[in-house]
Amino acid sequence: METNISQSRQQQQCIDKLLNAHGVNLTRQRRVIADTLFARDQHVTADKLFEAVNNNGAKVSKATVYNTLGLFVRKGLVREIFIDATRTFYDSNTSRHHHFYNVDTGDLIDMKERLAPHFIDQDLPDGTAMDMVDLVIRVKNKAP
Amino acid sequence: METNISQSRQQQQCIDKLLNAHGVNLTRQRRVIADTLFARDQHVTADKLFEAVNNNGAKVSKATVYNTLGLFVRKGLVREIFIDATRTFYDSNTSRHHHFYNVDTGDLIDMKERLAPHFIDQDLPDGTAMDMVDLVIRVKNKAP
DNA sequence: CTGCTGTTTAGAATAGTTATAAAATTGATT
DNA sequence: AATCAATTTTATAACTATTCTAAACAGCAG
Repeated sequence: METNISQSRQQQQCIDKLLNAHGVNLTRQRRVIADTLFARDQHVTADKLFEAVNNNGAKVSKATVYNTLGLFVRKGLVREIFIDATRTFYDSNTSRHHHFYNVDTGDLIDMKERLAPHFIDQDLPDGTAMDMVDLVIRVKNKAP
Repeated sequence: METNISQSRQQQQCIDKLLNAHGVNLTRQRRVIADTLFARDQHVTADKLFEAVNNNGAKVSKATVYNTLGLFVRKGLVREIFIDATRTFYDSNTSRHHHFYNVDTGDLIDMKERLAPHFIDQDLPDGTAMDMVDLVIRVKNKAP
């Protein structure tokens, strides 16, 4: 999981705008984390992100990685994916889409959104509103 | 009117058949756990099940509850649901259906199956086969 | 009864995450 | 620049759900 050592000035401004637009105060650590996270669409665990961030000599504590991921989730910058009980994935792509999860390999792959919203809306429990659709298709390797 | 402290002979035979049919050897502990679990369709955590089982004076260790739930999952008797990172739910209803999860209350509610299988099949990653569809609709309470 | 296999158990260990409290940083105000 | 309050970061401790371990147990075949 490599990331580019230094961000271009353009990219940095873009990240700053993104954080500001979501009401996140700027700090050195949040910038580095956002840089790494939004360099591309990815599914990453807190631990992997911690490694990736610090592989650039950035020096951000693990607690901050957790705090920041929590903050980003609350602000709608990333999305949590619960695949199993042992770790939480964070998806840097918050557009409407779903996932294939290969139970044999652990691969997590994006899937185009195809659910018609009204297919679900009419069935919502009384007094509730849709928060988020969470669809994971678990797949396994075909026997060769 | 009365809640069943002890299973009827009929119900017990039914449980035994179920376990046998799924290749699970019978033991006192597995019977008690299955009795509790399959008394009705429910979504339960390992801890709650441990409590429920022992509230009948049954005396089953927590390790056995975990072991047995793991076994039942492998044998297809119950289904794991991953709602958040802090606990795993076990669904005693393995028929095709999905869930509404109320993020405000923690309620987990069944939802009729409505996904057309071929809507997903055609998109499966190369070399993989469907294992299971895992759809959770997260809902929140409407503001009053 | 003896040995074999599978099961249960208490308790220790693990791992991911959250809480705590002190230190550092930031921004605003003078 | 100096000060102050508010926010953020950090190391570390604490917590919790789950898994592991190794010993005890149960049941059956010979």
